[in-house]
Amino acid sequence: MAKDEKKYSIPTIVDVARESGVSYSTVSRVLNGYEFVRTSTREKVLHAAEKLGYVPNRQARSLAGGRSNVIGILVPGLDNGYIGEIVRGIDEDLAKSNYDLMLYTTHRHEGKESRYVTSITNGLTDGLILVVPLIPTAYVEALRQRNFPYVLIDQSDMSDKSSIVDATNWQGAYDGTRYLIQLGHRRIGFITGLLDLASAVDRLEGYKAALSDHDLPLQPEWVVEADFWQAGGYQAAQALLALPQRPTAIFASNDLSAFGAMEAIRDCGLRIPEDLSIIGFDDIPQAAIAYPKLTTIRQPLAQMGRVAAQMLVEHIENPDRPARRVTLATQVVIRDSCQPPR
Amino acid sequence: MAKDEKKYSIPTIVDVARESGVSYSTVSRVLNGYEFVRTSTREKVLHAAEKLGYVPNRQARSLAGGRSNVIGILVPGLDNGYIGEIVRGIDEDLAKSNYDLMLYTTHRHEGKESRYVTSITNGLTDGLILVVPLIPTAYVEALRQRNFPYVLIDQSDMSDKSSIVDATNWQGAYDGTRYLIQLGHRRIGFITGLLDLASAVDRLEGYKAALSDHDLPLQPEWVVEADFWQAGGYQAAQALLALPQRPTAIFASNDLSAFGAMEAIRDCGLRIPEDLSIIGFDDIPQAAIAYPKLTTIRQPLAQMGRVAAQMLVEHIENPDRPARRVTLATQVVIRDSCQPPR
DNA sequence: ATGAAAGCGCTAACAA
DNA sequence: TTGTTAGCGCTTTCAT
Repeated sequence: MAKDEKKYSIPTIVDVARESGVSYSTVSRVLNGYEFVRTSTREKVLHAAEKLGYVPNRQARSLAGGRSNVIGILVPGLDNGYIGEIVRGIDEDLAKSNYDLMLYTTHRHEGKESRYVTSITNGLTDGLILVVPLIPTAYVEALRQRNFPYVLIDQSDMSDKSSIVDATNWQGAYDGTRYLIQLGHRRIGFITGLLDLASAVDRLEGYKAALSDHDLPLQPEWVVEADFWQAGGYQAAQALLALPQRPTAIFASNDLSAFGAMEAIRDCGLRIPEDLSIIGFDDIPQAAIAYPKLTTIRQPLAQMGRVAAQMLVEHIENPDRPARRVTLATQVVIRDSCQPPR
Repeated sequence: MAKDEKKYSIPTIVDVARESGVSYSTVSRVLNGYEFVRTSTREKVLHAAEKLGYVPNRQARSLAGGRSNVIGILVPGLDNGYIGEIVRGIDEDLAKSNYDLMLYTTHRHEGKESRYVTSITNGLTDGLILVVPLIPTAYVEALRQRNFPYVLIDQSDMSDKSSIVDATNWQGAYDGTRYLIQLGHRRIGFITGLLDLASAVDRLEGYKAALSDHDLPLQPEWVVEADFWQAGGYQAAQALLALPQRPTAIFASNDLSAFGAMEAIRDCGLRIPEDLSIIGFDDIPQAAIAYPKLTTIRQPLAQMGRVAAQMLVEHIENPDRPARRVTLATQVVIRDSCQPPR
């Protein structure tokens, strides 16, 4: 179908060449910003292109060895608020550099991600941003060997062979815990994230370090393992609330599980923050909408996306630049869900 | 760069042909499911492809006149919860049909969307889903003329030349208003959406009709114009609350503005739902997280996405199928933000 | 049932 | 500074 219509309507580089009376490689040069073109020629070509409404054909361009001007982003799914913000940041930055965005979700291809990634990086995209939480060693390795530009978001891979953007997870948890301690809390429960993820572990460690630095004992039963999801937060909070020595504050490893915890707290007939303080992590948009507004540790998600996009474009345009890691600062955002214990 | 690496590592159809000892057009046939290929040949080829880890090159395929197996989705931005759900639905459905998803945001290309759309539909994608709220007449017309497959989401274009997926906006608003009336409310404020949008107008009309059907007067000052955003909802609610005859319930045209209104209500020292009931529209994920949980009119957003994806694939695979409109039912979701007036 | 060859729109040597 | 030409990987006639 599309094939036929193309002929009718969409002008190619050849049409532009004919219109402007030069060879079509000259048109290509002009369009690619090649330096040594006579100004008058350039103008003729540009004018003709404008007149004809020429738009480049990305696949032809990329097939011929040029850039596709598409970057891919591989995410687990869109259903957690967290990713949405990152994608937004990426898109914002890419708009400036005139790259298009191809969105891939991994949940569609359980098991054969590796082949999937090959397909993506096989000319369709110039670079790839991976927001997959688990370290995807297999294909990251493949990408590196092929020297295909990519950036990881929120990964702990310390090999410094990959470019990575992340946030200060440890410090954020430390700061949040300290904030609760300074409010006067002594019994602080902690709901972990999925401990397969480095970010979850780092947050837990930050919490522990803060307790220890303030000479508070670490009660093992105050740490309940969960999975970063709302339902998990609900259950974890229930466990915490059932404790004989109930915590006066709960630190949830992300906002989503904090919401679950808030629900559990209310279902117990307790008020937030009067009876129990709660703090989250991430600062997804919902955090400011929830009631009470959630005090949380802000990860600059959109900015992480923006930085990742910038780094990726750098890599694409300068393949030899070495990998680097950028760690953005988290920040305690004080809202209404915490107060001193009674 | 990518160019060089390709040679090293990524097998093409030619490699598969060599490996299996047939011509590469035969390989192409097998890969495209062409019927008349000897079974033994097919197996040889498939086996070789598998062994080599062959993945098709989408641009080459599409350049040569085949399908790209990519569908594009054009959205205003990712920052409203609403779109995210739709995209999720689309992605879910597309996973089944093995199409990839290209995400385009319009805010990047103010003014020259038309050319942008040309670029997208110029072979890069096999079809396009448009979630742009304002009717994009210019390029929709262009798409139709080129017979390029597309589906609109949430558009009112009644020409029945375009395939459209939407929801029962009028009915939803009617039902919601009736629900409030049945709770006993007589003074019901209404916060509109951006009235340039048909969905906003439909919702307003549904509200009016419900009042009228129940012999309630329509007080002009109870209808405050807003824009579907949280800040707008806040202001609109303020206006409503300042009225001498304050409404006992507020219908917000979408959840986001309902959240804004809730904030304003609380800032006035009023409680929800004890002092004032509020109902939203959309049922974005935040609605169930907010406190009190928001009673709202559910639009099946993810399902709208799924249906749109299905329709689009149908159109791609059968270009002659006539356009059609699918309107999905809305539904009152009763949570905790409404109660009878005191 | 299979092979040979043309060509999709473009970039990038190589000439001129 | 510009034109000529050879592919990029694939689909699709047209032969065989």
